[in-house]
Amino acid sequence: MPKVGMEAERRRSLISATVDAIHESGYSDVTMAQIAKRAGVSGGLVHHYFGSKDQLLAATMRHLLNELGRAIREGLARAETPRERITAIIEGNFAVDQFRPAVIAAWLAFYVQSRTTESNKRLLSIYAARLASNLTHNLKAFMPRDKARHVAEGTASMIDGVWIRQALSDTHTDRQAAIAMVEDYVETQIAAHKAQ
Amino acid sequence: MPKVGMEAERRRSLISATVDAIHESGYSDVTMAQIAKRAGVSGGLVHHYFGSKDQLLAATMRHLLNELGRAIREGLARAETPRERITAIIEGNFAVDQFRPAVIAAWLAFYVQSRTTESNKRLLSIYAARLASNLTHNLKAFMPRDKARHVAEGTASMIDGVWIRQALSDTHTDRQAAIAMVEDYVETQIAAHKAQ
Amino acid sequence: MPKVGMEAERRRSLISATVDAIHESGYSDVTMAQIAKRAGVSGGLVHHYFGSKDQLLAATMRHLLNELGRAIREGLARAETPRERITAIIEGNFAVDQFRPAVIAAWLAFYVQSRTTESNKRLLSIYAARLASNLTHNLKAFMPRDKARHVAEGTASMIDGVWIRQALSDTHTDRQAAIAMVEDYVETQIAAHKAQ
Amino acid sequence: MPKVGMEAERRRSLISATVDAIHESGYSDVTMAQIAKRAGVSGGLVHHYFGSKDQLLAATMRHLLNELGRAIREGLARAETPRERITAIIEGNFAVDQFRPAVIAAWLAFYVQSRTTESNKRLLSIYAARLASNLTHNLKAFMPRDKARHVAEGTASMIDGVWIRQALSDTHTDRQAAIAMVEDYVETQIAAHKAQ
DNA sequence: AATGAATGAGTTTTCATTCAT
DNA sequence: GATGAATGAAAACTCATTCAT
Repeated sequence: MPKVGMEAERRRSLISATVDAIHESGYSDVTMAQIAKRAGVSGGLVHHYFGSKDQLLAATMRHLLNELGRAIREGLARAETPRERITAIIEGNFAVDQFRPAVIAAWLAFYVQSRTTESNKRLLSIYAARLASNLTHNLKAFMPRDKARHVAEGTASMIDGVWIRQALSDTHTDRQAAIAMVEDYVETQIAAHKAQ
Repeated sequence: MPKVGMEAERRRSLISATVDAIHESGYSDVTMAQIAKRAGVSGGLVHHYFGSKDQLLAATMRHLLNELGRAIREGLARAETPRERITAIIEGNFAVDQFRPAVIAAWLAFYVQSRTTESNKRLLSIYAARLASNLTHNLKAFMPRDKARHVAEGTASMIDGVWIRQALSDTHTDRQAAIAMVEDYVETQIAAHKAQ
Repeated sequence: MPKVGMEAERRRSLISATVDAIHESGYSDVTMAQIAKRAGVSGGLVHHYFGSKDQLLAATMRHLLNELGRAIREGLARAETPRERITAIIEGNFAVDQFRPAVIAAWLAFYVQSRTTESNKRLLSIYAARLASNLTHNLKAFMPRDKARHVAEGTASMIDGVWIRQALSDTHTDRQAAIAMVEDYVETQIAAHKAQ
Repeated sequence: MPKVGMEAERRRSLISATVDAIHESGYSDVTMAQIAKRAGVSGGLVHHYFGSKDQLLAATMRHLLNELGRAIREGLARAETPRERITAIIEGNFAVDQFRPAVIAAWLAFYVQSRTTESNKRLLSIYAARLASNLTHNLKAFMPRDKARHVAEGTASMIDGVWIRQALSDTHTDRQAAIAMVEDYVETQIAAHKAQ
């Protein structure tokens, strides 16, 4: 009797190996052989589970998106006020698991890759729309709809900017500083509106 | 007819073809044949002028960096106050030539690629350091050194964030909105400090 | 419940799956996995019963030859005159079981494959020799030995030709028309000889 | 300046190598490497000229069909009576170039392969329809339309049957015997009709 | 006996690079 | 300088076969 659940475990470990391989070599230089070796399996097995390189990469991206969505949802579940919800969204974007160098690197690679890959693009735009709507909704507690929409866009830009700079930085990633940077943006915008 | 300048022209047109090819297919799918075809020359000629694909890509990235540097320098030359210089730096980052979709896409590709390519990384970090130092220096006219450094980092993050989002957006690029977003960040930060 | 006969049944069902798989995908595209799936068993089992793909294919071809031989022998057993025996041979070649599209397709595939596979070739040439000798012997009742040998060769050619055309035709296979075509050839040849 | 006309020559030599390789190893065992070696070029070049293995095989089949069509057309051009035209069609099917062992083997392989390959099937059915119509038309000079159609089908079957048997025979191919066999069929049928 | 996970050898395919013309 | 034919190394992919369970 073959090991039940082996498939899920293998898929997980191959996706993890893919993330690490992208971190090490960059998206455009990753090979199936490299991923297989990292996962400690034969090259053939990767095809057995994912069918093709493209499908493995797509599955990896979906996995990263799901993890990110989960992190944000968990934070939101604990938040009670709009302000707390904004913080939850920001912190969710820099959740511990998401903010490991390898994950950041892979994220960024997929993010950029999605420009030319239709299916990736679709996945990302769903996530982006949800983020924008979520932020806008909670910012409306502090400012009019138009301004809220604008600040939401600024917050999303800041998150992406902090992220990309972390991906490229040599220094150890710093969650707290990343979160503080975005929070500062939001806080200042809210304060600026109150002051008017 | 003298052939002087022919070489420079060929190199320029090949670099331009490279930028367009990256825009169309993404960094990891670009081939030499594609670039040659786009430039209307034979595959062999690309090697004749650049030696290798890596060198062509490196030259393309250097070109983009130079253009960006030039745009910023030109703006700075016309600016007279610290506040104007900050605006010049921001606007330089979204100069017309820089903000065509193909250039944005290529920029982003190199930006991300630089994570795993040492020579690219070096080029970028020089530029990044100059940007940070420039912004910090001018922000010190409005706030203490530590705060200025922090806001400079925020400004750079915001620039990167706006940029990456433009690269992925379907909508026509909008220089003015991009500039306004970053200017708003800076303005709000300066105002927030004044208010304290 | 005794498992006696289980093995024979499994082998039969795997051979049948092989015939169908060849019909569907063509000889050169058939895979073990496909055959196993069709037979509703695991890939490993096919090897357990047949040892290798080559052996499975060889067994399938032997099976087809045996069935054909049996069909002809049964017809011959009921025939009483030379003319009836000729008809029995022809009809045996288009016996109901032999003339299903999948069987025709598999037959043809093996037939052609035998050109480069020594073991297949041997099997076929035994059958071909028996067919030629059988036809010749019975035709000698109507014409001299040399002429009979010649007509036997023509009959065999006509049988093969009708068969290959059925394999490629889209239309539903038509036993009666196939038989009539070959019978007509034989009849006309016999008549032509008588007329001389 | 590169050699003009090199491409046509290369394509011809690769198609010829493909025919020979199929003859040697059989359709299902032919590899690109084998073909390339036979043609004395690198494996990459085959892809350069044909794009893929499938396309090379398709081009080879088209070539064989064209050659056959040309042989028949040339014969028909010299024929003056219906009877001569029938002979021309038959002889064209066994023209010298067509009747080399390697060509016969490749023909047969494609013929059978076409059962599962839609594009091949289309090519063949066009040829088959033209053959049937051509034969029927000329046979009508000797018998009523229905009978002519029937004898045309028999002639085509006989041609195919003789061909497949030649492909599998060890003995040196014998054009004259092949032609005589089909001619005999036609002649006997015409005579049989007259006698009625 | 039976499974199907896993392997690895073999094949197609891609593409940067070279080179004769 | 310029071409594009040709190469060959590296990559993806396929699949018969093995083997632990």
